[in-house]
Amino acid sequence: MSKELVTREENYSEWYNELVVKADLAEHSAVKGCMVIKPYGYAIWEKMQQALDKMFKDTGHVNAYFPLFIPKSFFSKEASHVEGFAKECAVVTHYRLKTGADGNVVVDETAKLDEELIIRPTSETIIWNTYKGWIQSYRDLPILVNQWANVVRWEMRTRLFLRTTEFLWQEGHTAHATAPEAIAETEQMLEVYANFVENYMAVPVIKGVKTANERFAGAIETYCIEAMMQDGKALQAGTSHFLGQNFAKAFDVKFANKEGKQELVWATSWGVSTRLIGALIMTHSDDKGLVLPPKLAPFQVVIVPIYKNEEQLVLINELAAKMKKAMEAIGISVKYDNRDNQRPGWKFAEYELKGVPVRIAIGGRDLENGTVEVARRDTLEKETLQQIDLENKIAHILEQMQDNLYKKALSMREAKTYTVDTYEEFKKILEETPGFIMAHWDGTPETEQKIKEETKATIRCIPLGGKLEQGKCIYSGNLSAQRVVFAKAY
RNA sequence: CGGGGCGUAGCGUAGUCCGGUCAUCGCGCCUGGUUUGGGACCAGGAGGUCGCAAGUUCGAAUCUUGCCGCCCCGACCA
Repeated sequence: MSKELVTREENYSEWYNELVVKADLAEHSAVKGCMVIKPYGYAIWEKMQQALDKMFKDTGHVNAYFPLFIPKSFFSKEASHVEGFAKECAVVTHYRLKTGADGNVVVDETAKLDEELIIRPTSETIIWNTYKGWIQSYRDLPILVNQWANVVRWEMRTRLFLRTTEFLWQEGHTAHATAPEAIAETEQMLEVYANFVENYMAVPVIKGVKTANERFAGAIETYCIEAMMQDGKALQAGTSHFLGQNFAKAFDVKFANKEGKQELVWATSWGVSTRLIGALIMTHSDDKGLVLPPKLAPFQVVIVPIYKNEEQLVLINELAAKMKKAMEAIGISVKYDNRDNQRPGWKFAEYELKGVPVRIAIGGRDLENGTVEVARRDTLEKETLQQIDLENKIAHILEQMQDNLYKKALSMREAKTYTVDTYEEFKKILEETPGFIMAHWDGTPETEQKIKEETKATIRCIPLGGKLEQGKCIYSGNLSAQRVVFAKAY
């Protein structure tokens, strides 16, 4: 299979796939559309998990785990939910294999399940079936549970990290006594996601709500954060759904209020997935490879020794160990790579590909001068620093990098965000300089659908807190109260 | 499931139109030596049912048919 490394300007997805493979992040496994997450890629996911999990706990949530298998009957209880997911479900029908007449392993037809099991594409149904048994009184509410899990969605077309058949995610499922409380929870979790993506991933997002067309199957309102990738396409980075009483109705989950009356429970669900790794790569990477924000890098600093002989290496080992200890004491993660089977130049290139934020090189020169060479991944700049107080200097650089990456991504987004008032202009921009387009829309699903069919652009979201502004729909000319965000999306 | 492209060593590839010392080159790997401040160099070496199967032919990586797999585009998709 011939595949060339091409620039992102020419063909972003080619470039991206190459990069992922070259970055040792993942490779396609024998299972179509699934991915192998290699240790370094998984380490990034673990950093994300740690940060998110702490934020969930800080907002009063706890973790739990529910079954992978969902009985088909559960799944069909909420009408729009089943409609939304029916076409992408993996179904388990049998529970045993046997050796066939020709010696091959075959499915044992006598071991057919009475009721098929769906491999969860999302867990609302099985969780609400469980909640039914947990909730009797208002005193049992709220339930604020999160689950870290894998899910399977049998998409017709997959794309590494962004839309894989199996992916890892977290899904929060909460139950509340009142609608305002559930809505507040939905909005709170959107804030948590926005906070995480902007402050940890250094990826700016637009917070908004989805239009009816783009809403989650079974939700009353879907809140989302939308990010822009370097090619100007939009990527939905996280969603938080207000589910109303839809699932409570479907699973008959009621509670006795203070007056002793039975009421249906209000629900929310929210999730982010390994898609975020894709967002991270596609936002910050350059032609040398990944660029990881310090807060999510598996290790923030790598120390590479440069030596001419064994005696020198011994001295450098000693110095590096001291530096590593000093940095770790103030919370910086450090890897010291004194492998003898790769040369320094090779290591430099390797760690740039892996996106390690800061590289420290120590050589004979430095031993004499009391210096080190410090290189930062975002700007690719190198400078020689005195060893004295190095750990605090590095800490400062890491902070700067985190900030700088966000600002760079933000100015990229701003440069590719357009405000247009005519459909002609709208189409021209999509064609020539893809990005976010702020335009008026008449609020009807029909108009949105037509625009999608004609241009492939969808409404990414109706921004929250956007300024209200009277205008006319670019397509129909009808009145509109607010501009919405249009873009082509992944 | 439609439209296009591709399948040659661990990876990337040349050769296919026009059948015959064509199995090419680079990276990687192994051994020895010299090296080490930006992906080292020299010498030697290992590694391939040319996706699979059938057919045409004296002879097939090359032509024909069927199958399998992968990639891109579309349909699909929070």
